[in-house]
Amino acid sequence: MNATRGWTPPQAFWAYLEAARQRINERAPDADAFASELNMMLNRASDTIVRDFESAALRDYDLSWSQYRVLHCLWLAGPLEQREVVEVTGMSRALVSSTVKLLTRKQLVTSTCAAHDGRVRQLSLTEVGEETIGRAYRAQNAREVWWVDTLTPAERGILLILLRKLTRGKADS
Amino acid sequence: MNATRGWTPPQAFWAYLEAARQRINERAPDADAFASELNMMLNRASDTIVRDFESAALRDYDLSWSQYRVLHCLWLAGPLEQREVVEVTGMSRALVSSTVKLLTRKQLVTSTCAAHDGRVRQLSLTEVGEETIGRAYRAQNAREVWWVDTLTPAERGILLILLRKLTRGKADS
DNA sequence: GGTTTATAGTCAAGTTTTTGACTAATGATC
DNA sequence: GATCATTAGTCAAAAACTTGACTATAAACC
Repeated sequence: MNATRGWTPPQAFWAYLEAARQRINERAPDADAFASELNMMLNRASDTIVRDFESAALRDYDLSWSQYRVLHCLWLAGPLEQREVVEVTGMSRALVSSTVKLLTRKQLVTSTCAAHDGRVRQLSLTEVGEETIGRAYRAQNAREVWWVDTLTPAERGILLILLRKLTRGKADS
Repeated sequence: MNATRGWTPPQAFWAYLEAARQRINERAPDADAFASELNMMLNRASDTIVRDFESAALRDYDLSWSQYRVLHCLWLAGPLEQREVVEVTGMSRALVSSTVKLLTRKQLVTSTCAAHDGRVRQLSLTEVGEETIGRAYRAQNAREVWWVDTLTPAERGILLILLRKLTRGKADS
């Protein structure tokens, strides 16, 4: 169905998208078909890319997507409190908790009680953890570059701005 | 931390994104930090929105995201073969299989053997299924509209084009 | 200083999703 | 028309993730 590398959504997907727009207008004329299409496209893009990351880059390092996310933010933002990892990654408290437990067992992360507050846990990378995420990131980045290279630099910039605006616009009013 | 409706990524996330760009340049100067940022943003947007859909719209109809996707495509593209559902939704064969089993148990979908090929299963919505997805879609669409409304119509158009280009560009060469 | 409230994290149970091995029907080849 | 390869689907085990209830510490208030 598809090559080991190169990937494209099946023809059927594009045809479906096309058809959907029209069918929505018939079956739910009051709805905003365009908004639906945008969302389908957004989810599809994100899903596809993450799945590719997992199989093409992260698999070799035995990291799941959440494990990668946690390591990645510890790598880039230095030692962090666990609650900060929750905020930064957008993962749920419980998921971070269990992911950290796993990473600790794997000796990639250490978790100690914070001095200033008995509730919070301070997380850091071990040396092996540092090593691992460093190499995994490079593999991952190669994939990221591969994905993005069909867009011109200008287009990439615009895409980033629009995605930012999409999520940031939702002020809590 | 956040209101029941309105939502915004925590301050920490934006700060992190900012910091990440610089730190990547220090720690992996050969990497493309911009590609990483784009991907983080894409995943974050998609995740957040899907999570909102699940909790704000689909919960009331007792539908998981995959159940919704299957019903949705049957609704819009008429009766489909199971393998077509796989292509159209981008879900794995196994996941479609088990989701269909569930939807069948819930009496929302019927699955029969196709006449022309003993391997394939023909899926259709039951009357209740049709009813359910119709109502669920309206709830979902209201959310979709809410999300998208911070973008101008022109911006929405551009975003769609860029997302298309991002995934479609990956021809299997 | 005792009570209430909020925050950080954990845990167990359930659900969802992936993985890989399997069955069965079809198509291709000789 | 036997053999081999493909395709569609299923299944069971494992992994990933969510949910909601729970513990413990800290902060706020009186």
